[in-house]
Parts: sequence; structure tokens; C-alpha cells
Amino acid sequence: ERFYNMLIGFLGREGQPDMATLLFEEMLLEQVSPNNYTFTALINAYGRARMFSEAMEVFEHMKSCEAESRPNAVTCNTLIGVLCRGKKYVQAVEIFRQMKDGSHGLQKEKCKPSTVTYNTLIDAMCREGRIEEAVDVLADLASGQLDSAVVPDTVTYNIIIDACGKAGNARKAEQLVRGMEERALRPDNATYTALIDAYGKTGEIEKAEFTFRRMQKLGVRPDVLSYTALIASFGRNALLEKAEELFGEMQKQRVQPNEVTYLALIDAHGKAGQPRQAEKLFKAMASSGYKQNVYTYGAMMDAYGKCGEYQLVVNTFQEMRREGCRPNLITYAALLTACGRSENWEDALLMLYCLQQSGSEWE
RNA sequence: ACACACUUGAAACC
Repeated sequence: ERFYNMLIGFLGREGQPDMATLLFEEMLLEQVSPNNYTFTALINAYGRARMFSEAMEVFEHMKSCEAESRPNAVTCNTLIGVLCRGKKYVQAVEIFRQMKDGSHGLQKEKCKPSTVTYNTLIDAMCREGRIEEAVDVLADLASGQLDSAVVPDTVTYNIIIDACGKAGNARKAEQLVRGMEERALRPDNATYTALIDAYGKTGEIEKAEFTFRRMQKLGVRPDVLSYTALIASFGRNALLEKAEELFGEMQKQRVQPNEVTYLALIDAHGKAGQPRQAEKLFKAMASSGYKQNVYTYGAMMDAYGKCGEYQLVVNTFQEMRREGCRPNLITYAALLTACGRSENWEDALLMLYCLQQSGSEWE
């Protein structure tokens, strides 16, 4: 039963709701009884795939179950999370209200909002750009005014710190880090990575590097994401050598670069006008087992474009098509930019025509 | 005891 639950959870996260359904059916055939872990994983699988009516159906079904399988706070959080992802805020808030009231078939004791509930909602607010309000909610949570049973945790702070950073407000992000420390919450890898990213985006690269070194000193071991964030920051700020140096350091520290790390490095080489080196990385990726895909081709096309190698952009595009890789909007953007810079209007028009034929979303 | 379901951080178009 746990095996099934785990697998259904995994498939849901991977965006494979159909496989999840199949597994669920098989589970029933095998007379393995589903519990609230199973149902919650299913809600997640459907919700992530924007199959909201299916998700709601499972949720309603749970309400008619025996005690063990009735919705609990995790179930509700999951539902709120997928609704927020789909921007169905009215419904998300409605579930939140029902959790607090214990109405609509939810048991008040089992469904009390938790820190995760608030974190999910705060994250949604931030993604809508309502950071000020999110900060206010955080303050009310911290003072116990909003919910006497819930206090903010590291994730709560991380969400808002990242949002401030993305909005270009590194000062506010710093202030929040101090705020979390005052509450005896330890900044973790996500906190530092968000900060590094914030500094990288404002061009305060020495602060980004300093933050990275400080986290190491404080005993938080940088993971792939932290390394990649700093590598990308170096790249963005035209510090290719530092990026490469850090790439070497991470491997010495036994932190395996992943696909995103390589993509960041390719981009850094493109920005620095080193298409040959970018190519090398592109090939190195393939030999370390990363299959070429839209992203790798896209990064390569972009790098060539930045280096003025417009013909190579087109060649890469054709290679990508030959390999049967479906282009996305980013691919076309890279192509269009290349055509524009090389004043290759025929190809640009031809491409737009192809795009139109394939009936994709217009920007 | 823990275990299987929920929330946050990195690249690329903008």
C-alpha cells in the first residue's frame, strides 16, 4: 500500500495523472485499500495537470469515507496548492475558510490550517506580485494575530525573501533574513540561494559571493542549486572565469552539476562571446548522460545568437528538428532574434508562417 | 520512534 502511495505521489509530481490513475485502479484490483495518503496524492496528480473537477471529485469522495480516509489538513493543503497553481484563488480561499470553520464535511480538528496552509497562500500572493500584503500577513502570523495556533517557519520567510529578490528588492530580502534570525529560525540552503540570486540580479556580485562563503562558514553546505545560482550570477555579470572556477570547485566538493548547471554555464559562455566553449559544454552534457532537449538546444541557439553566429543558430535549429525535438516559444524567440540581428527577413517571415501553421499560442 | 501524500531556492524567451 505504501508502495502504491509512493508511486502515485511520484507520478503526480512528474505530471503523469493518467499513469497515476492506472496505478490507482490496479491497486483496487489487487484489493489494496487506498487511504488518505493515496487520495491526497491523487488530488495532487490531477490538480497539477489542471484536472480540477477530477481533483474535486476525489476530495468529495473522501468526505464520505471512514475516519481513516477522511480529508485532513494535508489533503486540504494539497487542494489549496493546486488551486493556487491554477490561479483558482476564489476556490482556494473557500477551502481555507472551510478548514477554519470545519464546514462542508471537513472535521475541524483534523483540518486546522497549518503553517503549510499559510505558506501556500503566501506563495500565491507573492506570485501575483502582492508582496507588500504578503509581508503584512507574515507580520500578523508572527505576532499571533492571524492564527494563534500557527507561527511562521523558515519556508514562510524563504518564500517572501525570494519574492523580494525577484522583484529587485535585495534590501527587503536582507531585512527579512534578519527578521527570521531574530525569531531563532535558521536560514537554510533555500534562504541563501534566494539571497545569492537576488544579489546576482541586482549586480551586487560581491555580496552574492560573500553570502555563499558565509553560508559555508555557518555550516550550511551549498547544494547544486546554490552553486548553480552563483555560477549563473557570475555569468550574468560577465565573470566567466569565476563561473568556471566555481564549476570546478563544486565538483571537487562532490556536488554533481545537473542539467541546469550546464545550461547556466553555456549561457555564461554565450554572453562572454565564447561559442566554441559553449559547444564543448553542450557536448560534454551529452556524454554525461543528459539527453539533448528543447532547453539544451535553446541555450545553444541563444549562445550562438549572442556571439553573432546566426548561421549556427539556424543550423542548431535544424539539427533539433532532425532529432525530432519539438521547439517551444523560447526556441522561436532565439531564432527570431538571430534573424533580426542578421537582417535575415526571409527566414524570419518563413518561421512566423510555420508558427502560425502549427497554431501555437501568440505572444 | 521514523517511514508513503501538501508549501519555498538555481538556467533559458520576456
